[in-house]
Amino acid sequence: MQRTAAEQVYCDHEEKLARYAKALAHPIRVRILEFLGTQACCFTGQLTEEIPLAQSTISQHLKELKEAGLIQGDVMPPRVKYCINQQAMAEAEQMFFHLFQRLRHT
Amino acid sequence: MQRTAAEQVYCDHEEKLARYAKALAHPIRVRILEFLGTQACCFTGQLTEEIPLAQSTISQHLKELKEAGLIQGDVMPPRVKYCINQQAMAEAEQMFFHLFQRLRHT
DNA sequence: TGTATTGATCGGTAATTTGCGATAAACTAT
DNA sequence: ATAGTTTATCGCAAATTACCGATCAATACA
Repeated sequence: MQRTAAEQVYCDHEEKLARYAKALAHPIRVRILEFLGTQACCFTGQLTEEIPLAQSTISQHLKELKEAGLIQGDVMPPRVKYCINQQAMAEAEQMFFHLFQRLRHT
Repeated sequence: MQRTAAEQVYCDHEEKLARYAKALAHPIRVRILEFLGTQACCFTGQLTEEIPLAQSTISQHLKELKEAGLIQGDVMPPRVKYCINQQAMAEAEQMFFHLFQRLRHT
């Protein structure tokens, strides 16, 4: 992306939906979410056991999900408890649902 | 991604969902789909009028969507008519829906 | 005060993505 | 054959993403 000025190319909802989609656009992040779906919450350590990638890599993907708003992390030293952000997730679901709805049948 | 061998890290459905999500992970592609949703079908040229980006850029995003399976292009020389691939779209919707369902409430 | 634990962050490399202009390809029409 | 139309593809630069090992920060505990 090398667009500098105005930046008025897309609608808010297009940017927002794309943002959520991007958060889901890697299998490891899908898996993290699914794991959270079975656990209510989890610590980073559980994920590093579940997923055969470096701890730093997993931490980075958690950051991605957090920055997209889909999860939140509560610091419980020395650990961090991650949970799904139900509100953001509901919003994402709504947005996806509406998109698909508009695309159906045409 | 610099993983070379076995590649048995993720489940098929995780990869597939991530693949669909990636296709939706850019506002221009969301917009293209939305436009298709109002038009049933369209030619590339209509999109280059709708969207203030270079023709080559739009063509590339169409390719992205096509490679993800979400749209298909029928060549009608010298133009190409793009339509939503309803079957793939339905599959994507299903997968997203199930994911969100599993994440709800926890 | 030291030691252990947990997880974020840094620094680096490789790969991928995004954007553009220019050009090629596939036709139609003249 | 030539010219025009439409769209894909190429080649490039810049930005971003993905991954890792190493290190730092925060806290608990001995």
